[in-house]
Amino acid sequence: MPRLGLNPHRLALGGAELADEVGFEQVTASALAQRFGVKVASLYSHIRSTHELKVRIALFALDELADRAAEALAGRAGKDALFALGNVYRDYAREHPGRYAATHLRLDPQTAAASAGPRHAQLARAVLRGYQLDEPAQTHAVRLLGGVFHGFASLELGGAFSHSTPDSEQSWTWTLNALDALLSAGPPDAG
Amino acid sequence: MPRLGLNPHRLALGGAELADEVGFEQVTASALAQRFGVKVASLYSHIRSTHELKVRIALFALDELADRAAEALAGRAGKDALFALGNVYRDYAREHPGRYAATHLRLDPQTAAASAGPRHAQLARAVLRGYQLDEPAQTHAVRLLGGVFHGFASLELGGAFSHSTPDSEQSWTWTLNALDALLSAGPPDAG
DNA sequence: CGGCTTTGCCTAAACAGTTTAGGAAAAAAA
DNA sequence: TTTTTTTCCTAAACTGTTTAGGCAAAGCCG
Repeated sequence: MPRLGLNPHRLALGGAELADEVGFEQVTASALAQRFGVKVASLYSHIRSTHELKVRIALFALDELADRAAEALAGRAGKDALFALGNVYRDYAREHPGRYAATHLRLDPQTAAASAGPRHAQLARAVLRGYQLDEPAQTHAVRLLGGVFHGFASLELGGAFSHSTPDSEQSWTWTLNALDALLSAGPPDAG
Repeated sequence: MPRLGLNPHRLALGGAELADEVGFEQVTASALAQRFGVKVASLYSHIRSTHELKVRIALFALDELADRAAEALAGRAGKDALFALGNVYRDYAREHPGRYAATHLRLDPQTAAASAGPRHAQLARAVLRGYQLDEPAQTHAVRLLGGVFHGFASLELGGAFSHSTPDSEQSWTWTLNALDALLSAGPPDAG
């Protein structure tokens, strides 16, 4: 029996592909072992538990997504950057639904801090530099952006907007325009 | 052995409570049977599968949430209604994290159509009546609202905003004010 | 190359959750 | 009371997780 040379990273990669095919929830050690043509127990030489496997998939996806976002943002500012960042998230969710779902796995604080999570926040802040927002407002806006991107992608992925007009593409563009207008108009702090 | 008089609805209710205690993912037939002091196999007289159990919990939560939203919206309009609706979702997510997670279970189209889902869309439309939006824009706005509420509650629940200043309460208020300002300003259709 | 260590994958088995089949007794209907 | 239905039970098959221990391939050293 020739060896495959498995390792934690390769398992995470295979797990990510598997997640895109069958859904993140359905990623099991059994299925992954089958995918590699290996017995289940063999995986446990490389990972401690299926939970660790899922965490590794999440970290990988978070990283990949941050890379894409950073690349998309290079050389862009203002509205252009806002649209680019939004589209990176939405496109990733549609292209890699399993990995996208993985990015929402709850991580314990230390793991989260060491993940690409903070990088995502930094990227959002970079986009917001194009709009004149003072400090508390900028943090609020980071959260708003996170909420809108996550919420929209998540609902769209769940099919909440399918089979109804106008199509979600138009709602997405409308939403990005709305965010741009909102941020341009400055903080709406007055009740 | 006296009978408990279990039925699908009672199981869904118990499942909802269990979900709030241990998380929606951790709701299993075994755990629920233990909770009722009954053997696992007994549950299968009332439900076909654990998936059906989860669907029933989701439908129950969706219904309960729509009821709360409808009650909160009664006698309110405009910004007042917007804040009320947003707070219902956020409060429900914080008060009943397991049930809230259940509301995001993917339902097959027929089940979704028969659920309280459409009622939620109706409630969002009712809020938006307070703002002058023409038809395509109103649908976009329904989706934006859904995205923001869902995204914010979801991220907040995941602890994404905890342990950082300003606290998420302020970001939430800021976000609601921003949405109100945005909707009041009319459709930002021009690029 | 031949022997030593390390490592990767194996078999085997314990454990937990799901699901079905068939039985006994409580509750309801006659 | 007798009959029927319903509710819960025991038992067992099946899938996925996880650990223990073994054998052989890969890597290292003379």
